[in-house]
Amino acid sequence: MTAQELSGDQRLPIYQRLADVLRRDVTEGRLRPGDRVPSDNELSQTYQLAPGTVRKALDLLVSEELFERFHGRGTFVRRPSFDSSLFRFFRFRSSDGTSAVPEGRILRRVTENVPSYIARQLKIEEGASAISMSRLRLIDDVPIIAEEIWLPLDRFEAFLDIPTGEVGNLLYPVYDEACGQLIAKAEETLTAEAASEQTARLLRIETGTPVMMIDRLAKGYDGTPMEWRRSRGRADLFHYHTEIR
Amino acid sequence: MTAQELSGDQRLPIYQRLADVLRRDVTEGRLRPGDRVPSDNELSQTYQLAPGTVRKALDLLVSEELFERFHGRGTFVRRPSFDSSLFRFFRFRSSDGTSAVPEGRILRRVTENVPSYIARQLKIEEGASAISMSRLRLIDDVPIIAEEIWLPLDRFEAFLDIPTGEVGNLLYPVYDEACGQLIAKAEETLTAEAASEQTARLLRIETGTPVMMIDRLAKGYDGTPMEWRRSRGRADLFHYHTEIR
DNA sequence: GAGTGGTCTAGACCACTAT
DNA sequence: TAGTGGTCTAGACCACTCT
Repeated sequence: MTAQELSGDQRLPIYQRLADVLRRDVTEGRLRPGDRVPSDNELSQTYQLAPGTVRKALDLLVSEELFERFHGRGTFVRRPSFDSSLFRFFRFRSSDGTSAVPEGRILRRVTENVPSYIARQLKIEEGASAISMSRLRLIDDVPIIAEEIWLPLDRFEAFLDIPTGEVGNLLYPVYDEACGQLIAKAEETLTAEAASEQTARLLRIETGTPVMMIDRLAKGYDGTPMEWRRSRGRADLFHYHTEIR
Repeated sequence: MTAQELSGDQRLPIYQRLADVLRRDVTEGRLRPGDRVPSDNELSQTYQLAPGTVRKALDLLVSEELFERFHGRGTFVRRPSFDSSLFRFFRFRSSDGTSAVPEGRILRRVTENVPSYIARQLKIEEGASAISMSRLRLIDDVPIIAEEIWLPLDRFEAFLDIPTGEVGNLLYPVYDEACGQLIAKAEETLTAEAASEQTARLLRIETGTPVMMIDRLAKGYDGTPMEWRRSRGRADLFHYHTEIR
């Protein structure tokens, strides 16, 4: 590569502008998860920057958990492998003691008019048509979590062509392969409530016992809302741990 | 200050060792919350280091949220002002719309033999004597959270001399003033359960309705466990928000 | 051995804050 | 105006990985 100009607002620090360029390379698909990022040397040559400045930009992106660096190997776009993150909250152990991805069973998948609350979250038109799913997650055939999922129809139409029986235990890889939609991050909100009749039936617990409710809005690299999900799980299996300072 | 040697394992990077020295200055009380840390220049002179190395150590401590830096003013030891953090989880609004510190009422304060589970957490002897408190937190006279608190007797004996009526709405400043004990960080574990009779009475809700239970182990700068606390709050007021990547 | 990132130096210049 | 941190340069040397 030959020397290039750094785009963006010239008043911003150089390392910020370089980070912006690289961030955009990811959000716009020129760099994909797992890809190697040009080395410090290459970057300092193409943009005619001191190595320290390049390093500062990369350190920033590492701290954002967008990149990871490996001494002697290179810098790479981090794979967002956070499907386990919800389940980190639950004590998920198979009977053999190993922790595993719970089984996912799609119980229902239809296109429906999206409720206005969810439309607002997904930033689609109120009353527009969207994909609606019910899904049950089990370990050793014991139901742990019941999920309601909504997907915007325009991005995920191709998902409907895949028979529900052939969808594996993880949805996000399927979103990528079938629809070219990458999930990069998410926001979750956590509450507890008393189990409704329907939830109780699905989770095989008594109506009225406490369940944890986790709402997740999953987004792409550029922050576009992609999937809305409400998960309800047995509170007695739930424990969320956090450090505060 | 004159030139000094950096202590610690000589195989560690210099910036790590400098950070260790400064961290210890905080944990051992030579630098207290709000104090100004020596400037980059001073540090690079006293330890005979390049400014970039000093900066790297300080950046590290900033990223740990131990220090904060202000352009043109200096570097300071961060005040751990996280008493609000538990309550960040709850939708705490006064009737006038402003968010405020909830009122804290100590209902009971005695010395008792500490249960073994809590003794293990606080790293004190099983069956040793400790301070045990019940406390209620209210907003506009509405009870929101019921707390059980345990304190090691050796560190907090002086706390018993303060009449419960004179303890304000925040405990940690009192721990500091009365006992010289600074709380710097904490770990919390979050679960939901059905309200017991006693909890229901305190929170003025129905027995069996879901409550959030938050266990907190508060620690000093050096990680010494200081206070164990179990808080139970109305689940309908509770919502915890988090970002995942 | 070639290439990568990690540490460290020794400055320059700038922007912000206090007085 | 003096002192602070923020940015940036232009290297050197080292430790690690791959082949």
